[in-house]
Amino acid sequence: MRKGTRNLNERSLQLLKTLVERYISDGQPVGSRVLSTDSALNLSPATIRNVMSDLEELGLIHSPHTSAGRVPTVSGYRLFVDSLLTVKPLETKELARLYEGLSENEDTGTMIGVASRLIADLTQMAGVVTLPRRELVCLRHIEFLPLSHKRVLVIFVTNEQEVHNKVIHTDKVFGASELQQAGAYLNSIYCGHSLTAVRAAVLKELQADQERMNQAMLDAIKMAQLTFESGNEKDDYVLAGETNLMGFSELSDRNHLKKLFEAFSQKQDVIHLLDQSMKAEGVQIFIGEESGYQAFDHCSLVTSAYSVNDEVVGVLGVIGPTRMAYEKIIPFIDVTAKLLGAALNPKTSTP
Amino acid sequence: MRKGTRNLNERSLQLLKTLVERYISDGQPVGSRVLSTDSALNLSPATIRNVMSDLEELGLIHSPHTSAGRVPTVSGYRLFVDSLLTVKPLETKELARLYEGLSENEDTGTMIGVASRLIADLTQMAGVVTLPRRELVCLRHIEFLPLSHKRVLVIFVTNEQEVHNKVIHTDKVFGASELQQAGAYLNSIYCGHSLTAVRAAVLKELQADQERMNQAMLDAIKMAQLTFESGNEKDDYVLAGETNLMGFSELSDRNHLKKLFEAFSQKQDVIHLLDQSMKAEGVQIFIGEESGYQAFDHCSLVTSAYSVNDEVVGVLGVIGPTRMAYEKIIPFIDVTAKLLGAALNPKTSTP
DNA sequence: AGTTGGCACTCGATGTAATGGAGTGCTAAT
DNA sequence: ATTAGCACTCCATTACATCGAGTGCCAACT
Repeated sequence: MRKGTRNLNERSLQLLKTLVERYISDGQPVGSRVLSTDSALNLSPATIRNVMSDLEELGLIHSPHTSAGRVPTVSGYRLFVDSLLTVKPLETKELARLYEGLSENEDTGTMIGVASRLIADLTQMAGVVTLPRRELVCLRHIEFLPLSHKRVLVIFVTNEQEVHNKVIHTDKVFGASELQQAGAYLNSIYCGHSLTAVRAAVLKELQADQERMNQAMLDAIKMAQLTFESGNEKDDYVLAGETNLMGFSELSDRNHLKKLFEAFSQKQDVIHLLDQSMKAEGVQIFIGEESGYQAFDHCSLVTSAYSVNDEVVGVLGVIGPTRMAYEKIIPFIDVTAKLLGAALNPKTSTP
Repeated sequence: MRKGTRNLNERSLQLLKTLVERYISDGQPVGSRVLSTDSALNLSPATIRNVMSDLEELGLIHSPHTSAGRVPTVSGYRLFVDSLLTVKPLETKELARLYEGLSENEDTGTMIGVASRLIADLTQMAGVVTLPRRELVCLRHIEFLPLSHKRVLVIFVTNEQEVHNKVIHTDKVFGASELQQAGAYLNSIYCGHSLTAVRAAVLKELQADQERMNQAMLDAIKMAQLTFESGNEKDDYVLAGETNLMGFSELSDRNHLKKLFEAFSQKQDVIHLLDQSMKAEGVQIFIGEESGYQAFDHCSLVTSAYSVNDEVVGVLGVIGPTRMAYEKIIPFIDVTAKLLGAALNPKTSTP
């Protein structure tokens, strides 16, 4: 209780900061001696031991065993990244690589791949980028082909050249020529509109008085509805550099590593996590168990949403050990997200 | 030299066989004592030691250190799988799972996924299946859309519902309607033919007297040629259960594991290796360094080509530690390949 | 009251034997 | 050709001593 009164004054925070910094750079539990010389404050190891004892009581640091130094806990890291950390500007070399790689010229898919690769290479950890949400792409061409059993294959092209396809189930059997007409009709009225707009328009048509439409038009609209109904956008992401994670000693436990890679291949958990950070502005950080997924217990995830035309369309991030250089990673992810957003901006991408 | 005369008689082979079997099941170097009791031959450990000494001289087995038992070398495994091994019939439970999973009803892509998943789950190792060669799929629909800069987006559908797309570069600029006509023309003459046939026909047309064709037809043919020219079939494969490999103690070395997973994500080496085994009939086995790729030094690969309509179209296989139960894996892969081939057979897949 | 030096104590890490056992190679006997 | 016997090697395990880093606490100092 005595100690409670002096919890977390300026000095303790300063010491926590140097401790975390030191641990991040060395990977070794840090003791009172090094902290004494490392921190600018001129304090004896004994004093520092008192402070550390307080910090430990608060759950910010913790000792692996009696005669070892201290290591930050998750809360310690959290406090560090939230209020202590001083971000370092991006190195010009890294910035150059990012610019070079993300100067827009390829199609969306490749850009996403390039981005995750760049993140992985420059951070030496795993890079992840979600595919952009489909809502804000615009319809360029749509077409239907008959399959057996009242099923229809829909092929549609968005933006410049991204081809998607889907099988829909219709109430009746259509012939090839009927389907072709339907496609032509839809193309004539919806081409150039965003998928969100198309979806809205289709719904409106269906609810409106259908008297003025002939059967063929109605059929076409119905098929469009089936095609663009929500729920078909399987969120997905591109991962790169997973193998970089195998080098880290903190992930040396075979079981942890296995869990992590299983999560990667099942994708589900990762998608959930990324989805969460899509809602927030700016850089988001999940440290260790904070993510809520066992697989990421010993990992941290630094993410940022990226936007095209001021609208958030996806997330990118880096996955690495809890002990990572946040002060460099945070600005890095921030910049990468902005550059990717810019690169994907359709205004400038059509030469 | 004395010993040279009795190299590899029936008895030595028998002993090598039991040694390999024992090592595969236990994972421990096997000594003369256990071999004496394990083998049906009634021989004293001393005799067995003599034989083992011979086998070691021949490079078939080897001792990790003086006072340990023997372990098969790559050549030892090779001899074992080539001439000693007695295959075990598939367990009915496994067979049932395979039948259940591979009763054809889905599209090719999913079937491939199911197959690799089944291999991984049933063997507890990594399953790999190449996508079927495009040659023997048949063309169902083709269509062209204009892009900027003399580029054209080709969309074509094969078999029932597999959609592919490609960007080709043309000599001149085409309008949307010209392209539509070209598509219609090609559809009318090539629909229902295999891609190989289409390619051949297109080439023939180009070489033949072109007088009887009008310009539009010629343009269409040229575009078809660009679309189907060889070299565009990016071979690819589907991998499942990589994480199973992290459990094996023989792959415990972090570096080996990293190399292996890097090979998986770069795909190139794996594709090469699988391509090789596509040429051979029946089950193929690469043991340890035999593959020639460092990443697979401590792994074995058991593969079999799979065929549709008696034509080889792809390969599937399992990747695991050198010490795997070949006598079970070999028939397993054999059967799986046959079932997958049958499942993909288009004759039976159109209800 | 906060700070500090001193000191006993804990505990991992490292090093050194000692011991036991599994397995071999060799030799001589069968 | 086979085998029993035996000396030998080498790994694995255990026990034990030592070292040093780091702590916690107390008494002294400012």
